[in-house]
Amino acid sequence: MNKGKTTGRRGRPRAFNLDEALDKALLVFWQKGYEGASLDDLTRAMGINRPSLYAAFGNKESLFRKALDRYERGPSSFAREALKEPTARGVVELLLQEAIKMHTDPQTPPGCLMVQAALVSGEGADTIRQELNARRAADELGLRRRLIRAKAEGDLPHNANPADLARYVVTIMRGMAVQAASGASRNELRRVAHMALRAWPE
Amino acid sequence: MNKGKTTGRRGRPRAFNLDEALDKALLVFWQKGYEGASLDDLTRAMGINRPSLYAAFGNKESLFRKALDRYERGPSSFAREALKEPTARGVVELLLQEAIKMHTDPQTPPGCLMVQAALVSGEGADTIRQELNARRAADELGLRRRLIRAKAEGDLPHNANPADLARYVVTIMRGMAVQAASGASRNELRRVAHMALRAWPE
DNA sequence: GATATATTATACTGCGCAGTACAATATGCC
DNA sequence: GGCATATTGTACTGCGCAGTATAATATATC
Repeated sequence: MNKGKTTGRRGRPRAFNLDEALDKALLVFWQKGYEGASLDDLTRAMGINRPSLYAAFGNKESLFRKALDRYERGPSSFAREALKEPTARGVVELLLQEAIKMHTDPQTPPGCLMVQAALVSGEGADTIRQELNARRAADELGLRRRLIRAKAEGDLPHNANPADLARYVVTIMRGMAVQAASGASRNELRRVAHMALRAWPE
Repeated sequence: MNKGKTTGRRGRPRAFNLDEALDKALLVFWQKGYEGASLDDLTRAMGINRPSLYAAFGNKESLFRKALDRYERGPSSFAREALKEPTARGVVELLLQEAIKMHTDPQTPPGCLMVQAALVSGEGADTIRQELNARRAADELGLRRRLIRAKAEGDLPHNANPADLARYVVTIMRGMAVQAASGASRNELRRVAHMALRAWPE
């Protein structure tokens, strides 16, 4: 079957690409949530069978964490990238704009994996729920630190409160994720972002 | 066992109170979501056994809808009540204030049932997910109509857009629900509401 | 007291779930 | 070619799930 090429590895070669399969799994988790995604759903979407999944990614929880890492490095990478903008206002504008793009990208399920994968859960998914809580909190912390720096740089007025501002912006983003999951359009969310920025400290 | 009282109904009398049991079921759905709440969880919390639950409330989906109705008439009744405030600004202030109270009430699970019960789901809960989407949309529509009326009454400036404003306020509330489910405190959410109101059209 | 009726308690059913045993297969190495 | 090794395909396991059959029990009606 192998037409002369060599893989450099012993044993039967893997018949699928790890990252492509992980991307498919990510889409399933994104659409159905952690508990709602069954192993049948996952293997069907990934185009592989169960033993291959377990050999390559471990159990369901381990697969989900790998998908989550890939989410943060892929579709959600804007959340880190936006912090590099030169001004606080620029950071937040880009954050909202890119979040809206992601939430309404027709190539991926609506909404945000980190919000909808396990906002609540039964006992079986409790550790996943906590992991998502922690990652969302880390996002907020990253923005808060960026805004603290901005204030120190004189990029925010003296009466501005970086913690409050970061919490406000993140709350808007979470709300947009819910609205997107409910079917809100890109334009509708853009108008929300525009409204939200009216609260910007001057 | 019956000490001389009569129920007026034939057959063995029900040994539990319908509304009290429904309240307990509501709390379980609120905390674990629709799919995450098992019938064992529900019957244990309600203090009844399965056949009693099925006789009184129908199946799991029917029980959930009854719990949802009770949620809207109880903990979430502020959403309709607030629309009665005399001014648009008063409506929104009360809406945010009462939402925060509910999201962080120590007597009930954090967050909002309508957001976290089934933001996404497997195939089995698809109708529930859609029902929640529809009810959330109805909430937004109610606020939009109230703000349209406010504008007609001269209670909002001519450049204000009721649809945009309603969508913005609802997005904030959804975001607060996510933040509350993640452990945000009442004070933190109050500060978010304060920030949010800075965007109010003048 | 006898009967009809409604609720309760226990135990069951069938199914979908996550995870796995096992044999077949495809490669590298010698 | 022959062996070691890794992946694949099929079929299985045990468990938790929603829903139910059945019998016992507590009431109203006669």
